[in-house]
Parts: sequence; C-alpha cells; structure tokens
Amino acid sequence: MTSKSETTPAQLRDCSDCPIRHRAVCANCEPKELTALEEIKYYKEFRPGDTIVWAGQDLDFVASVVVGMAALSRTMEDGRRQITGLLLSSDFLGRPGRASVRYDVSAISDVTLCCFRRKPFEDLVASTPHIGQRLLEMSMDELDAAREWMLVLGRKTARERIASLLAMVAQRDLKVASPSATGPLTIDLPLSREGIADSLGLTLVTASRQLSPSPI
Amino acid sequence: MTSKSETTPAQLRDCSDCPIRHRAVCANCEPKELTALEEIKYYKEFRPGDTIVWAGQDLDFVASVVVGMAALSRTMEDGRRQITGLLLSSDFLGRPGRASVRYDVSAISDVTLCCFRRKPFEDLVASTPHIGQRLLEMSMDELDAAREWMLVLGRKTARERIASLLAMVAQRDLKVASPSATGPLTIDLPLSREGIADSLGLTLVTASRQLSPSPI
DNA sequence: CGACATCTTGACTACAGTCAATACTAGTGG
DNA sequence: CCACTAGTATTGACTGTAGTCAAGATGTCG
Repeated sequence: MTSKSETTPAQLRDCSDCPIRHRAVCANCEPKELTALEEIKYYKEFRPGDTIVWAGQDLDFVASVVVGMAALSRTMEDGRRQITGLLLSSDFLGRPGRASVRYDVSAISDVTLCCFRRKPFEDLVASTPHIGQRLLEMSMDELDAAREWMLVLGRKTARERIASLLAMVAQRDLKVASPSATGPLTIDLPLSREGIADSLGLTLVTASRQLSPSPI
Repeated sequence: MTSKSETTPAQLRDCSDCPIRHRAVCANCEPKELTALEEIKYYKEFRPGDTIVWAGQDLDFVASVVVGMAALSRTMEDGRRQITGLLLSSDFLGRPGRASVRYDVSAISDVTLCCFRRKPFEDLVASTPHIGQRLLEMSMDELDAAREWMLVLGRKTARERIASLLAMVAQRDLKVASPSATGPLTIDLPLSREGIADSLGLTLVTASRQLSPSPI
C-alpha cells in the first residue's frame, strides 16, 4: 500500500464543508451521528497508479471517495485483468464486518479518501440507524450498476462498450457537476487505454481503434 | 406475471421447519422478529419458464427463494439477452425502498417464494436491527459475486466460462446439500443451453459445443 | 536531445458467431 | 403402436469481430 501523504487538506477538516456530505455514506446522518463519524475519520491521498489495497489484504478502514477515481480489479494468474468497478466521488470502499478485500483497489487519478477506522465504524453501524440504512441503499445501487455492466460485458460490441463507458461516466458526472452547461459536452475520463480496455473486457488495441477517428 | 398457485404447501407454514431458516434474510432474527415476519408472509409457486416480474414493473412484495432456481435478466431492444444473476435457495428478491425492478425475473425450475408484503417488510427493516443487517450482508455478498462474474464475462474463454458456471453452482449446492458424498460429483443445473449461453455471454451454439463430448 | 511510456496503425489469426441441416425427445392423437 | 409435431440439442461449414504481434507515432520529462 502506497499512500502519498496523510496530512489533511485544510479545506476538508470539517464535514459541513465536505463536497460529498449529502451523497456519501454519511448523507442521512443526524448531527450526533456526524460528530461520531468525524471523530473516527482521517484523510488519505493517493497518486495515479498507486495501489490502495491488494486483493486478499486486510483494510483497517472503510472509506468514502471524496475526489478522484479508483478502480476495483481482479487479475488472473496469467495476467488477464478485469476492472470490476469504478469508484467515483462519494462512492464507498470497504465492507463492514469483513476486513479482507477480494479485489485490488488502485487510484486512477489523484484520489482523496475520507477513511473511518474499521472497528468504531462497525460499532456505529450497529448502534445507529442511518449509516447502515444508507449503506444498504448504496450497496443495492452498486449491485444494480454491476448487473447493468454485465450486459455490457456479456453482450455488447466493442463500439457499444466504449459508448456505454462514456455514457456511464458522463451520467455520473452530470448529476454532480453544473446542471447548466448547454455547450459541447466534455467528459473527464482519467483512464488510460489499458484502463478502458480492462473495464470493458477488450484489449488495449481494440479500445484504441474504437476511439481513434476511424478512417471513414 | 404468471403464478401457478398461491396455496401454501402444508409443510412450509411454520418458519421453524423452513429449509432456509438459517441462511435467508431471516437468518439472524430473534423469535419476536420472526413472528412479525411470519405475519406478513405468504408463499407463491412458479413453473419453469414463468415470469415472476417484468423489468420496469412494480413488485408488491420482497421474497426469499425457498426452493428452485430463478434468473434475473436484461434484454436489449434487438433481443440480445444477458442473465445478470441466478437466484438459488435462500437468495433474496426485491429491494426495500423501491418497488420497481430493473430486470426481468423468471423461474428456471419449479420455484417456491416466501413473500413478504412490501410495506410492512420495509417497516420491519426500519424498526428492527437484524433484518436490515442481514440484508446488508447478503447484498454485499451478491455484489462480490457479481464482480466475480464480471471477470468471467469480460475475460474468460468459452470453455472457462462453462467451467466457472459449473463450479459456481456446484459450490453453492455443496454448502447446502450433504457434505458427505464422496461418490462422483453430480451437479443439478436446470438451465437450458440457451439459459447457459445467456448466463455466460455466449451463443446457444457455442455453449452446446463446449458441453458436447468434443471429438478429440 | 534521448529515454520511456503511451497511443495509433497495419497485417494476420483465431475464437466465437451465424446460418443451416440434422438428431433427439416428449407429447398428442389417429 | 406409429405418425406427426414442436421444442431442444448437436453438428457442420463458413464468416466476422476482436485478439495478437509488430512497427511506428506521439508525448513527457530529465
């Protein structure tokens, strides 16, 4: 695990200023619950390419992604790799009740995590209602998204896969960013060609071809 | 929605006799919670091929699969279809807090569901701890399984996919059935060739070829 | 500028898809 | 009992999309 720094960015120390306050696992928390969370939280930052945890390792925290993009992935013994989930701003990492993770987690762009120490977080889930409820809601959203993605991986052509990825990222961004913007749509996709390929079950070369300005 | 019958099989009326009592959503319930569940439950049965709900429809209940196998699937406008999940004995169907489902659900074999009326079930989730906690645990298991499956769909060859499906079903069966049995392993897979193909992102023909006793 | 990583493009290959014929099975009715 | 049908499964021949291998282009940074 390679963490760049554990100093808290000044502007993030207070939950009330937090950009993901109303979308993350803490969204429905009452002031009292929020205070409890605030006491067990700390920030971690990662650079693009950093590994946050390796599959099989234990994670001594759970976390919300504050900013940036991270990937969950599995790699087979022979090197074939599949990204099985992208974590974007406000997404949750980790699983209360189980320390070990089943996939590699790595930073795609600069990532800031809002981490909660595992044990006290689990206690909070057990003793207060809103965190557990929000977590259930978020897991089920993730599950719906994962199943949607199975259609992409199982049935769509290379071109359709690229389109699906762009659409997915664009849609998630739109919900957050300026809902104005009538200009040309721009999508911030920090993934490399290899990352795109690994998300879509394609090879780097095929991903590149589909994105290149195909001659005619 | 085609339901064969809503008469309760005699041997199922009492939760204490239930074959999934300790694995389903009710696994951790205390006697009091179990009584509350018992009051809002009823059974439904389906025949192979029956549709339990269509994507987009509302489901006025949530349910545990008591026996049988059901499939969650999505179909594109042009007919391409992907099974995005298999529900086996003790698996949970539905989502508290949202009536509409995002995928078709259909019975593969004879299926018996233990249904809970939606609204009172949601109230129970909110007012008691163990159902919600178990539900969170089960959703996260499903999410892990879904991500595992993405590796199958994105990266494995036709042959490996077949192997993965057999292994997955066998493993789930083993946990339940006799942990003795040193004889030749038999797997009960009620899926048709088309069902296998739709689970694995293959065509019927390819699935059939991989299963046929390939001539050398 | 050179070194290194990433991306693009071309030529060829292979795995799975498509189309189509045939085999098998179960059910129905003469 | 056999003929007929309908649904499902197998097999063959051919095609096409994406994979592989490899060369060259582009970009970044010391």
